Amino acid sequence: MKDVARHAGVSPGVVSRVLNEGTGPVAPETRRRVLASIRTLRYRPHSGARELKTRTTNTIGLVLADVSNHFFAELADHVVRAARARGLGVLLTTTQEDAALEGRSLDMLMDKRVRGVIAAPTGANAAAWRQVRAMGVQLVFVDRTVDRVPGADVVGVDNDGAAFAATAHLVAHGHRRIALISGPPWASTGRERLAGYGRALAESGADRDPRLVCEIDFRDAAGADAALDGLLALDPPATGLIVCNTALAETLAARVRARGVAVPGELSIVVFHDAPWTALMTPGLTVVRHPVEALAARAVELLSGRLGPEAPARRREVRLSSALVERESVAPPGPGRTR
Amino acid sequence: MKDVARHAGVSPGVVSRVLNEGTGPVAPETRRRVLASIRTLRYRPHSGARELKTRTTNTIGLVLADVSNHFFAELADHVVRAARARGLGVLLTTTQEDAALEGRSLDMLMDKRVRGVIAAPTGANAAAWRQVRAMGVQLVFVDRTVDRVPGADVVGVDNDGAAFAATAHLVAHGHRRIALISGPPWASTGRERLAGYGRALAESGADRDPRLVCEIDFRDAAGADAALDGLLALDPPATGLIVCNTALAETLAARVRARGVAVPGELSIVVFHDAPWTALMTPGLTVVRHPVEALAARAVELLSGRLGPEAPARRREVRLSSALVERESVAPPGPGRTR
DNA sequence: TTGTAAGCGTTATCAA
DNA sequence: TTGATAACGCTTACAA
Repeated sequence: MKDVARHAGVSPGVVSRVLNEGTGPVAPETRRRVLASIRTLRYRPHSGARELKTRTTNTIGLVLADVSNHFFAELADHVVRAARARGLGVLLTTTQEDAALEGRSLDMLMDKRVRGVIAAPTGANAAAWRQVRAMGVQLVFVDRTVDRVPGADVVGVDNDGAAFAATAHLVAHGHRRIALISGPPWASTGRERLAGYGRALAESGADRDPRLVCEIDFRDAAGADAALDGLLALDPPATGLIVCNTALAETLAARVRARGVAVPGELSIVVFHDAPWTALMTPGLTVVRHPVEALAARAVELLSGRLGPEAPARRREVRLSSALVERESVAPPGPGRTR
Repeated sequence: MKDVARHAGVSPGVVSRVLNEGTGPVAPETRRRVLASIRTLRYRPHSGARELKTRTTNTIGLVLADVSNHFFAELADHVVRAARARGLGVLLTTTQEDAALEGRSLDMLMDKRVRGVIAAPTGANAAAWRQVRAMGVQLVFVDRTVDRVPGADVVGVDNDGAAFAATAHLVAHGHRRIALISGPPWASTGRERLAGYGRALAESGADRDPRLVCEIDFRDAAGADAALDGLLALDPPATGLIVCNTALAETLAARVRARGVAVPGELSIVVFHDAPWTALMTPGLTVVRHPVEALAARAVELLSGRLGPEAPARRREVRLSSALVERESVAPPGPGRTR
């Protein structure tokens, strides 16, 4: 910046003023000269220094479990785009669903003084999240939520409603033994979906057999296999299955295929999250489609709303609704497997 | 930091020294006191200020086309993990295969003074990349490459070899009319794969019909549809298809399915990149499996090697090899479609 | 072993 | 309309 000033024959202060328009007066002719010098010297302002001085950043943190999961990948993609549209950079972190790793990610983000963070939290770190808030960093949870974090906005889907709809859909096709493979109980989404499922069961009078619901850790592929085996071995077996655990959906689909389970003849399936592969399978999988782009857009919007001068005082919670997309994996229960 | 110093009854310099071990002497007892104060005041160093002073960062940029593409998503996931293991933060940017957007991403990364960047470049921005190098920012291209950027390392796969193997595989099953749907010519991967394909054709004496190769933009779904239609309408039609354009592979698979093309009866298929869905289709798709995790690991490793004091002088290029994973989508050509 | 002070590249205040 | 100058929060000689 000093070089530019010298080259243009002005003081650094003036350069700063042409860089940040409206921050002070500068003669048109001077501005032109400065701009020219900037160009010829290929000067680029040092945002770190600027941030030190202004005590603020234009970077946000994005904390996700695992970007190779299509749901999070798509979310990340849209968050990055929406952020860029607002001039915000995105520092990406992954937690692998591990609370300790999540904590270290947060430390890094705090050290870098990000302006805010968008996160799909593991759920096991309420204190750390409160600490984030206490440091004055804005926070919006996306998809998942964690209780007791004052001032954190939430944008998620209507999990209860979606699970209700999926269950009701199966009921409408005549299923009575509907299984649910969900995430672990410390994920808010799992709890909410379980609730919607239970509600639908109660209203319809379908079987409420605790053995029909499996709460599986997001990364526990072996657990998913075992759960599926268990469900099929039940007497009477499950004829419908709702897969809420998006991280394990592919594993489960592969397992169903490998076991030679007829879909939907023997088992009707509804999967949460409309990943591209669900339509490619034979039969195409009926899914609950989440509005991923809207989720990302709202999250960035809420966050960036808190970054400005008049930040909303209250905590906001937005719930977007998901849609059931019918394909070919749901049909009335068949006579069951013969063997 | 001043608060901590006061609280511990020392000067700021001492606090700094306990923070950065080995940077200067500090009595054990003093260190203990300082550490205690840090803890009780919940002090976290301001990495921006540190970076301003030390004129260096522990952040790298990651520039990808599109994180919702599984290949890039997986790459991003592993890059983030590998970087974190080395204490590096990752600023994620997407280009949507748009050179202008890529340029603006680079500007942002330069302004933030990232230490280095890992990128799968669009290929249309050689000057911008040279500029990055000129600013002293370390650069490693991953997957794709761009020519004439001095000092940029490259870690990619052996595209030529992989395409050769895929083509030879089809030839070995008796195919003579093997089509290739590739990315646009300005992507290095497309050019290399095309070369391997051509080589295999030449060696085997299979048809070298220019109408059999389609270069499609990564985001041009309509173009992919049209290309597929064209290939099938040829006389004689293509009986084998290699999909190199990973971004369009899902679209193509959906289209093949929708058209009711029998696989492998009517058309044998090999797809580049072993995305999870390829195994879930019926029939399972034969794929070229790229070593994505190794790609990411090597990229971070090369980059971080350049960050230290003894940076290698020469440009390094590492080529990892891909493996052909046989599933059920390749068989000898059938009698062709009857209609 | 510790403290002091200069300076990293900006912005902001205040005089000229 | 412009120029000095003092921070911002840290590191690092160098002096004590």
